[in-house]
Amino acid sequence: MIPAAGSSDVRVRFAPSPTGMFHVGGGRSALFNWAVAKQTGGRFVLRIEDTDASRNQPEWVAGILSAMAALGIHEDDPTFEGPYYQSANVGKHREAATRLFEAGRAYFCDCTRDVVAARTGNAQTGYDGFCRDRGLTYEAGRALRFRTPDEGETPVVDLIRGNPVFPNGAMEDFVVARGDGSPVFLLANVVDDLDEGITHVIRGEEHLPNTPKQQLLWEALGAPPPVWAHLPVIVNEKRQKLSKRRDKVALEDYLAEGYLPAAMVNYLMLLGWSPGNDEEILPFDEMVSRFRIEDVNSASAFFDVKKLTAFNGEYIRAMPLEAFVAAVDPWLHAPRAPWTEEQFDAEAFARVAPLAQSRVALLADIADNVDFLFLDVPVFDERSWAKAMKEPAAELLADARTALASIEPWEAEPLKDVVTAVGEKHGLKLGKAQAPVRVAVTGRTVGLPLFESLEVLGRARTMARIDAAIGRLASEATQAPAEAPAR
RNA sequence: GCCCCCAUCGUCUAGUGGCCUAGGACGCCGCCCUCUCACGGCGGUAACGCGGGUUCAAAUCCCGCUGGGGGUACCA
Repeated sequence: MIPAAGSSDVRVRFAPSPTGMFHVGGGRSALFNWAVAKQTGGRFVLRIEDTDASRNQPEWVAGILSAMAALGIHEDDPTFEGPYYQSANVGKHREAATRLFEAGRAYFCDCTRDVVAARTGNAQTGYDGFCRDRGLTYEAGRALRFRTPDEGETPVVDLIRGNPVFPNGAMEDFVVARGDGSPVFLLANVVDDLDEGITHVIRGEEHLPNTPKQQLLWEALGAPPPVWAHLPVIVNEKRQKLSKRRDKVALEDYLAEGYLPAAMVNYLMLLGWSPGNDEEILPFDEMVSRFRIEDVNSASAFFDVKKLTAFNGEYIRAMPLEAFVAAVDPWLHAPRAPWTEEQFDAEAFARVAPLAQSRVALLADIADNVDFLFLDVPVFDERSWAKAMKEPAAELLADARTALASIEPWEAEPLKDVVTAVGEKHGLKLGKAQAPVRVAVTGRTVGLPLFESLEVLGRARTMARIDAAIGRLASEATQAPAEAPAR
């Protein structure tokens, strides 16, 4: 079991291999390990498993580090240790392989996959132990295989799965070092965990089948195995393990779209675990103190972007205004914003920001809410146009135009009164009457409160847009008779 | 094929033998608020996969079935 807070002998680790973007599943594993390390006063070790040179790219390491930092797992935190690089440890791995061989726990084998399949007549049975007693010594091309017990079973202590037992008979003599002498994951991983004094291995469920093999390795190497905890897999809508190939899994991508790290952390923590008390939105520190690895669910969990987005909205709304403005800033400029730097008006945005805050669930949503303020011509949503510019729209806009021309002061309240009055003249309530004006000015039927928007936009631009809409309506009327369907 | 894991609303989950006519959240649907849309408020929809046990009592324990999933490499 995991010792209570205060003891510092707990050492957990997160051991990603730099083969691509940082995966949300990896994020959750890292977070759970981090939570355990934090709450026990133990250590969180980061180990980069970079031994597969053909698939590893050094640039991915930087990505892992920055994504983890975004989640709050910082290298400079005293709980953090590393990163260590597995590749730097190959000497120890080879040494362990040699020890295994010398102790008679492993033997060399020159059988290729095809040879084994031909001999057993079945490609699915795995290795048959042919070289077990051939007494082969090392030679290039000969792999080193671990001699697994023929009988009995290997029980594993797993905090989440209740201790599964694996029959040894079903375990083949697996390879621990390749024909070129290089160690394989199963061995390297164990040697490093042992070397780094890892006490609890908290990792994805996909590693569960490796566990009996690794535990055998721990024992063969003369060390008591760690306590294991296998987290449920995170699945897609089809209930398959999230994969880089078919699913959107890169943490960086979510962050780039405007998911807040805090919301992501909160959501990820809830995948397989619950703080109880019918609570969900909690600061990370609070979750850490309540977290119990033993309480983690064992059923797979669906990565529900809708719920993530809802959480994100909650976090956005909970921000102080200044924080919101700062968070949204990258979406207000150059590569992300649809307007130019010259068109952007920080002061205008600041006036409207409080109105936008409750309307964005994703930071990237901000542009659609405020683009009318900066673009010379609003982005017209044609469905909105068709919907709002019916019946008395032309006359209503004309009347509004006249009234607006002389209104003083140019502020939300008087603006609202004017449109209300114009609407009444046409027998329309404000809800209906504001629609043509809204579409004429913002291009859309939905958006920020209209009159505040007009106030910020200013008289000149408002009038110009209403004129433009009147003009368009007029030309449409001549081209298409009023009887024609509006779409 | 073989090994292993899993199984409460559509989804994430609470629930550890009686407090469950199963709670919360997301989603969805209404209503209220309201210049639109959001926000907020209120209400609703919806689940213990099936079959056997054990027990006075089972969502909770056991067995089987069914259904999902993971693994099965000289990848990690």
